[in-house]
Amino acid sequence: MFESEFEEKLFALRQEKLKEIAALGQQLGLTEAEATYPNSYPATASIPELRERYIDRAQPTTAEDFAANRVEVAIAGRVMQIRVQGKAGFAQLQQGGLRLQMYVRKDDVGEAQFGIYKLLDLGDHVGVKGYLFVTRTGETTVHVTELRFLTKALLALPDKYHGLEDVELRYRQRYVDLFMNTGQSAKQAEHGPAQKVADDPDAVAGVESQQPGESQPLHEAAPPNVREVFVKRAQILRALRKFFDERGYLEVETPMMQPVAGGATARPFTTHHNALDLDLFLRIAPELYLKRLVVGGMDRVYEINRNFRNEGVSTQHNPEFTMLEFYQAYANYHDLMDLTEELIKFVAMEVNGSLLTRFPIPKGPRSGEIVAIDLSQWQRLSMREAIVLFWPDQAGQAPSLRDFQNPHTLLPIHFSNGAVAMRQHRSALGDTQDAVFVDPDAPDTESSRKRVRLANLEVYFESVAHLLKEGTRVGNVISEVFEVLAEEHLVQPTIIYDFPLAVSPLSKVKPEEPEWVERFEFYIGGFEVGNAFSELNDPVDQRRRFEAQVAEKARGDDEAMEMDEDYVRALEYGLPPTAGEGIGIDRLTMILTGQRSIRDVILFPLMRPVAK
RNA sequence: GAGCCUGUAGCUCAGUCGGUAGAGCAUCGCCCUUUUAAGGCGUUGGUCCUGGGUUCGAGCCCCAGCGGGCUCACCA
Repeated sequence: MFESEFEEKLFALRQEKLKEIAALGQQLGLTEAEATYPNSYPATASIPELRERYIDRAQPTTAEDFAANRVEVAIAGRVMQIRVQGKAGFAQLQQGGLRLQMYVRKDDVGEAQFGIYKLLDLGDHVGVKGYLFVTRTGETTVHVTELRFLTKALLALPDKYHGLEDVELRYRQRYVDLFMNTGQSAKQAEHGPAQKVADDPDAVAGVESQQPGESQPLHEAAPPNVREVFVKRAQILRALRKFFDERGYLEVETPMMQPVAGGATARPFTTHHNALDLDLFLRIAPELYLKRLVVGGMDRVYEINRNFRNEGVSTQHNPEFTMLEFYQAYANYHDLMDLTEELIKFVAMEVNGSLLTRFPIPKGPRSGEIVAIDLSQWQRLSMREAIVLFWPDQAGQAPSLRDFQNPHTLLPIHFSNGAVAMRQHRSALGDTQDAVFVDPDAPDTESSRKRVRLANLEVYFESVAHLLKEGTRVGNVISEVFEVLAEEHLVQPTIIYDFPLAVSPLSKVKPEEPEWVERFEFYIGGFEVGNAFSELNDPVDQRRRFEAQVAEKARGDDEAMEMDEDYVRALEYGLPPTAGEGIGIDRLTMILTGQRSIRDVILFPLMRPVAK
């Protein structure tokens, strides 16, 4: 039960204090329960409300104003600081992430209540009645006329200056993190929230980077304002709903437990229904159910809820994550491109009041670098254009768009030549080793990193050339090449459109290019945030694609899709031309709140339980 | 799943060459009726992540394991 002897002793000591508080309460005519764990407190206003009305404004109410027109208040909050001064004293109460100071004098409240004040510990909850005044040092404060004890903290609060910084404890005991890291600690006020700054000197260069002078040394950085992040997360959800509600979309809820886990390629979690003796899967996407609803005549639907994928955990992946999916009948992917830009801009304005956001890039060679992202400027590139555009400088002549029309013959030439060019470039740098033997753990200097990268890319290009010539899984290879070459560059908002058919079993093909589908993903901050397409609505084609997926699965791809007979049947009744999109809400929240890890935008991220 | 980093008081952290376990805050006691990381004097608090090994002697060196962070892989 207790983590240490220290905690056990403290717990016992504070139980003793509760008894003393009960005794003092008796003098005030309170029962033991009323004195120690009362049921309520009739506050007249919250601390944030009072601060907004009298303090946090251009012209705060002055000492003279308060003296002329006494403002009586009753507030409640958690005690975060105590400064006793003999027969008087101060304390800071925190509510809603903000603090208000109270001032108690024995002369004003009497023996019993002052006794209660002296028994207060950091973390206790109290309610006070009094009037506002301004102290000598200029802090607006409640001059207490009546003090009520509300709840005792039986455990010790973390360091009042640093707050709770241990990342593991912050995630495991979010309830402590939430009241400690509200931006109110002295350290947070001095240093601002933690942001890892690029340790790579050349990574800080460039127009969009922050100026070096803005860098915060890592050891001085305070934890983020956790409360603010989650308040913003709620604002993001509200803004999304507002956006879709205003446009006639209906919010729906579809099954989280599904007999067939469809709509995406991912490994599912399995569970079991006892009464029906039925194996079920936690959904990996709501997609197939939402499109059933469009068949049912719900022309515009959206759902915001959890998806579950039994995959790895990283700074961009949590096994359960929140997804927005929406579908619009009689629209195609071009309509959704426009809608996406509008949506992201709308949400950013609602939440931040700005289309600029500072974001630490979470992965890739620029990992940790803080960039200013301009959500008003969107670039649109086809996947093929992106590969051409981000073809490495040292990899020779980039393919042309026309080369993609002959992916088995023209395209492999560029990858083979690219591998040769990179090898030459590398040996010009003095690296004569065979690429595969380049040690990835070589000293971590800029030039060694470049060589390793070049060498790995060289091997990769050779294998791509080989795969393309063979002609198997060409679509998979192309989309993978896109991710390898382009993704890390897509820091500013970018729509990547037209995907290979092979990686898009639910998308409609482009009428003039049957190997490509009407699909786009959008990228911000160097990772994918959303995925959209014109929905495949030909049931015969859909059945064929499911069968191809089933064959993939049989070949060992355990992420390939399964046949969903009922979904095909729904399509047989007729899905109108429809476009749909999914947006990762956690990732969007990361971008709009400047958080580097998905765990910093999920209240209770998955953690391995502590071993007993 | 792999690599790197990391684990010392409730919290934030020191700990030199391998030689008795340290500081600040918090706790507890005393003083202090406008303080604000309040202050002053004193006090308590340790399975140095766990288990082995080396050594006269291990917080420190070695091996194994566990937790966490980061990077990579899978993936969104």
